[in-house]
Amino acid sequence: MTYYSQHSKVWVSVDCIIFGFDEGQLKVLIGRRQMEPGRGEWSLYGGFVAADESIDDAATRTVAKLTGLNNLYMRQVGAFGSVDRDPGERVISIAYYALINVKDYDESLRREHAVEWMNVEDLPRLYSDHNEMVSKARKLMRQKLRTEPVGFRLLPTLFTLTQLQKLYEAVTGEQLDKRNFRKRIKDMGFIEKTELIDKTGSKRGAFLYRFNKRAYREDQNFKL
Amino acid sequence: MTYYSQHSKVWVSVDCIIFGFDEGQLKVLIGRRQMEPGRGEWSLYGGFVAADESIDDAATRTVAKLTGLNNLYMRQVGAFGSVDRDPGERVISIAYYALINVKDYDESLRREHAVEWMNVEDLPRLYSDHNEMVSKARKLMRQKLRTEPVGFRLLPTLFTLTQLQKLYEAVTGEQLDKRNFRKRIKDMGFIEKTELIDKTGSKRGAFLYRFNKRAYREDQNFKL
DNA sequence: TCAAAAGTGTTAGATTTACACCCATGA
DNA sequence: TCATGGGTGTAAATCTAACACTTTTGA
Repeated sequence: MTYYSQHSKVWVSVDCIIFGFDEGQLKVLIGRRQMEPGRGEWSLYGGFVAADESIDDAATRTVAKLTGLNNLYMRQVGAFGSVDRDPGERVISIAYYALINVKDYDESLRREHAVEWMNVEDLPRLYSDHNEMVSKARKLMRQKLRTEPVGFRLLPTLFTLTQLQKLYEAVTGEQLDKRNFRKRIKDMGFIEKTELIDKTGSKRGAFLYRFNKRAYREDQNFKL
Repeated sequence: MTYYSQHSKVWVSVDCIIFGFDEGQLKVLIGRRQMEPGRGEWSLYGGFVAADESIDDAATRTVAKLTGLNNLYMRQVGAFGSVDRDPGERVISIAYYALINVKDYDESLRREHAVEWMNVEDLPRLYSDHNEMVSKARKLMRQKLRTEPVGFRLLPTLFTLTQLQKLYEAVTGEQLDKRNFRKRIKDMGFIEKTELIDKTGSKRGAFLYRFNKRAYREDQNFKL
C-alpha cells in the first residue's frame, strides 16, 4: 500500500561541511571526488540518505565514516534542490556542518579518505553547489558563535585565551581588541582557568583554560 | 544510465508556513488534512516536489496554488527527515515560510481550500512534525525581522506606525515603547510618510506610511 | 639583553532605556 | 465634554570601543 505512489521519488543525499581550526585559520575538509559524475573535482564529503535512517542520522553516519568521530556538534545548513545541481541525476542534498578539533582527527584516516584541510578563505571551485553550501554554513556558524559558546568544539580541551581569540577572529573575519575580548569572555563565566601553563606559544607561557559546561546555560544571553 | 541506482529514493515534499498579521496577532494558515493518512487532522499546506522542479519552485507553486499569490517573500526553514515523521510512508519534507498581507488573500479562495488563519500563539496540535516546523519558522522570521525590514510584507502598502509597532510586538512577543520605536524606525529611513490619514483606528486619525525600497539597502545595519 | 607573547584598567563616546503630557476628533 | 488613540523630547544608565604599558623568559 502506498499513499503517494502518483508522485515521483528522488535521491536525497547529505553533504558535510567539517570545520576545523588550525594555524590561526578556519579550515574545511575537502577532497577530490572519487566517483562519476565529476570525478576528480574538489568536493565536500557526502553520502546518500538510506530508506531507514533519518537525515540527521545520515549526516552523523557520514561524518563518522570520514573522521571516526562521534558526538560532534552538528547543525543542519539547509536543503539544496535545484533540478540540475548534480550533473548526473536529480539529487536533493541536505547540508550539515560539523565542528571538530583537528587534533582529534587521525592523520592516517584522513589520508586514507584523501581529504585535506583547506583554509575556508581560499577554497577552490567545488563540485556542484558545494561552495554555496560552505558559505551558508559559515554564515550560520558565525551567527551561532555570536550567541552560543560553540567555539570550544574547535579547540582542544585546554586552550589559551589567545588561541580562543584567534579562533573568534578567524570565524568572524575581524580583529578583536585583546583586553575587551578577555574582559567579555571572562565575564561570561563559561570558561574556567586551570593552573596549567602552555609554553608552546610563548616563552613566558600562558594559562590554559577549559570550557565549563555547567557555567553555560542556554538561557543566559551570551553576546560575542 | 543512472549513477546512483544502488541507493534508494524517497518522496520529498514541501510544507508551507504562511504568516499573516491581523487583529494585532501573528497568524498562520492551517487546514484540515484532506487525504490519508491523517485525514481530518490540522495541518500545514504542502505538496510534493516534482521531478522537474527545484524545491524552491515547488514551494512557490504550492503557496500560489493555495493563495493565488506570487512574488511573495519566502525563505526555507529547513529539511525535516525523521524516518517515521509521516505516518504513511517515508517522506522528507522541506519547510518554507511565506509572508503575506491577509487582505491580499481572496476570502472565497481561502474557503475553497478550507484553510483558516489561526493565531500562532494558540495553534492546535498539528499533523506530523508541523508544530516543530512552525516554531522554527517563527524563530527564523523573528530573527530576520530584527535585521531586515521584512515586516512590510505582512502589512498593506500603506500602514500607520501603530500598526507597524503592533506587528513587531506580535512577532517578537514583547511590548515596545512607542517613542523609542518611532524614533528608531524613522531613523532607519526606509519608511516614507505620506499625506494620507487613516481614520479607521482612531478619531483623530494617523498618518499613513509606506515602505521605501530605495531607502533600504542590505548593507546598512538595521537593528530592530 | 632583547624579542615576543601574556597580562591587565580606565575613560570617552555611543546606544539604550525609561518616562508623561498635549492633541485632535467623533460620539 | 470626554474617551480614545496619535504624536512628541530629554535625561540617566548602560554598553562599547579605544587605548599603552609592564611582565616573563628563552634564545
